[in-house]
Amino acid sequence: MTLRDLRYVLALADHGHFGRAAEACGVSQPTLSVQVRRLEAELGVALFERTAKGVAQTDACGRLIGHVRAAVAEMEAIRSEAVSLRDPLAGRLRLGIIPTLAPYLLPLVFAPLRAALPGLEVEPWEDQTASLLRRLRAHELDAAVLATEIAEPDVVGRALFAEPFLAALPPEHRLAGQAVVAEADLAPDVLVLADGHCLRDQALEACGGTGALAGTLRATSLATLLNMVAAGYGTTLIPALAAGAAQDAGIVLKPLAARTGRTVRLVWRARSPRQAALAAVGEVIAGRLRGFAEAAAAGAI
Amino acid sequence: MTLRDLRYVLALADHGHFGRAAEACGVSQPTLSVQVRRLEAELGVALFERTAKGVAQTDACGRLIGHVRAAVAEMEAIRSEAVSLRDPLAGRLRLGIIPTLAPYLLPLVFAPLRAALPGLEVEPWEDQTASLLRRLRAHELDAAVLATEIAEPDVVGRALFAEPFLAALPPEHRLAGQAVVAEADLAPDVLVLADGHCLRDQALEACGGTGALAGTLRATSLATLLNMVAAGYGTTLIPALAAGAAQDAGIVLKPLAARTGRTVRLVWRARSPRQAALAAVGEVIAGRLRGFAEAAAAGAI
DNA sequence: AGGTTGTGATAGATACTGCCTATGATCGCA
DNA sequence: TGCGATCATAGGCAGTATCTATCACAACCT
Repeated sequence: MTLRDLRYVLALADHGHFGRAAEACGVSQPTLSVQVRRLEAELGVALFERTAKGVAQTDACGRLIGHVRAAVAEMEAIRSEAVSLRDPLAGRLRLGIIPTLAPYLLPLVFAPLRAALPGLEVEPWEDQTASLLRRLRAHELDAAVLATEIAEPDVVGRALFAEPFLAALPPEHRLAGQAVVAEADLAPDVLVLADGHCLRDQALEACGGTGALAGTLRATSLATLLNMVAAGYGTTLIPALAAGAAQDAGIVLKPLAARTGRTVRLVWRARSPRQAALAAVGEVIAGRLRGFAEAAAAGAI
Repeated sequence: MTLRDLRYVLALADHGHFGRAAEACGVSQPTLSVQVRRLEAELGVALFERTAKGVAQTDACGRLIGHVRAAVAEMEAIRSEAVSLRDPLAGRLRLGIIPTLAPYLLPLVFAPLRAALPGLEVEPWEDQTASLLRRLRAHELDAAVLATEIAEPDVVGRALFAEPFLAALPPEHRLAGQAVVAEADLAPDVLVLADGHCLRDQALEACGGTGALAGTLRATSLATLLNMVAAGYGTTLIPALAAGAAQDAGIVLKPLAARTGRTVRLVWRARSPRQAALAAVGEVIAGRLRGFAEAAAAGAI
């Protein structure tokens, strides 16, 4: 039973005439005649009564025609829905983002994404790197924005932009007067995020600290961390996109001597069928952040 | 897009594995692989993402799968409905019956029909011969029970039983004492039905009357006619099946000298696809009325 | 590391099937 | 009784669904 067969039946039921129904279906009269007869044989039920002057529906046809129409309608729906999904730059795109990036990156790129890719519904999902990768593999996400290298063969990606780190100091801190802060100088009283945040490891590595303070004070979000620094509990290293929020909290920011930073990447499954959409999204984000690294480094007081 | 294709998609979506889905569909893995890919090409949408360890649905698949399931369900419904309709002795059978027969024949045959053909819903429709034939040709009836010969090539039929006519007299009528009444003796004061009833013409023809009285007294139903006879307005000729009703009305019935009668027939369109059901219905009715003509002739006082 | 296992994709052969044109059979109508 | 209309049938052709056999790839497990 094919969509075609059902269309033939509907045409014949509507026209009551093999020739005209065939014309409406764009096939020859014998074709429609044979196919309808074949379907009747398949169903084991006579759907039409042929006479010399036309065609009449049987009672069985009357009982089945509703289902036939419904089936055809559903298949039409499949087709039209598919057409609307055909645009590779349309549809839902579930995008994971790490927590140290999401609150600062999303406001920047949301409007450009909507403008450049109006058909794409970007659905953000905020979680830590490991969780995002798990969800990505589980097909629960289409892509993720991370700040770590990914070395696994089934996940590929592209760099979006370089994000420098900045030294974040309480205003009264002993280093607050310097124009540039050496990473290692932050080590004694550096505060870091809780386990699982990639920024925690990156910060510790950059300043060579052990995160001694982190044992007692584990910030679960960058916002918390900023408030802790602002309150004078210690220093930290923040990604440049959070600069605005840090300054709002009353924190002093200084460029780092070694210009330490991280590379933000868009990653996705290597076999994802949505390459086009992913490329487009990557390009929009990268375009929006172009030149950001330099501006951020220069902009830090 | 065939039912088969959609089944493949559902199997693949449910099993998440080409091999097992193919097995479930009773085809080889390459077949399912190729066909799913072909359908994806037809729709222009990737439905599945193939990996080394299995298959994952794409977002597009998630959006379409509901319609796919609905379409398959509708086609299943067509199939199962067709199976239940397949029994030629099942379904609705719209049966026309002439008014001079219906009230007396239906009570006799309804129970036997239900017993012999439990799947058949016989739907009676009472009307005069010409109207029944019109509806029969218009496919608004499947068959009709008539008391006239039909000479048209597109309508065929079979005799069900012979129905004798009986002389119906008021008890005080001059002929009421005779054992047998000659048809012609009824002519002077014969009452007949309104135009359109076949019994009217048959009665007039049998007794050779002109229906003079009928000009002023036109009974529109046999019940009315019986009451008129019982009230002494005249005589008439009634079909034997109405004997009971006539006697209940206080009418005297006598056999006719020439044993005039009519043949009751079941007729249907020559090309009707329900030959089996019609044959069965005819057989049940004929069987129920077997020997009726003799019993009726003998039973009349 | 390197074979083993399991996955889906591909190739080539075969049989089926849907389609066309041409023609036939039947019926109604003038 | 021929004519027009209707649906059915026949034969040939092309497209396609299917099979088996095999490949390519990745994961896994010694």
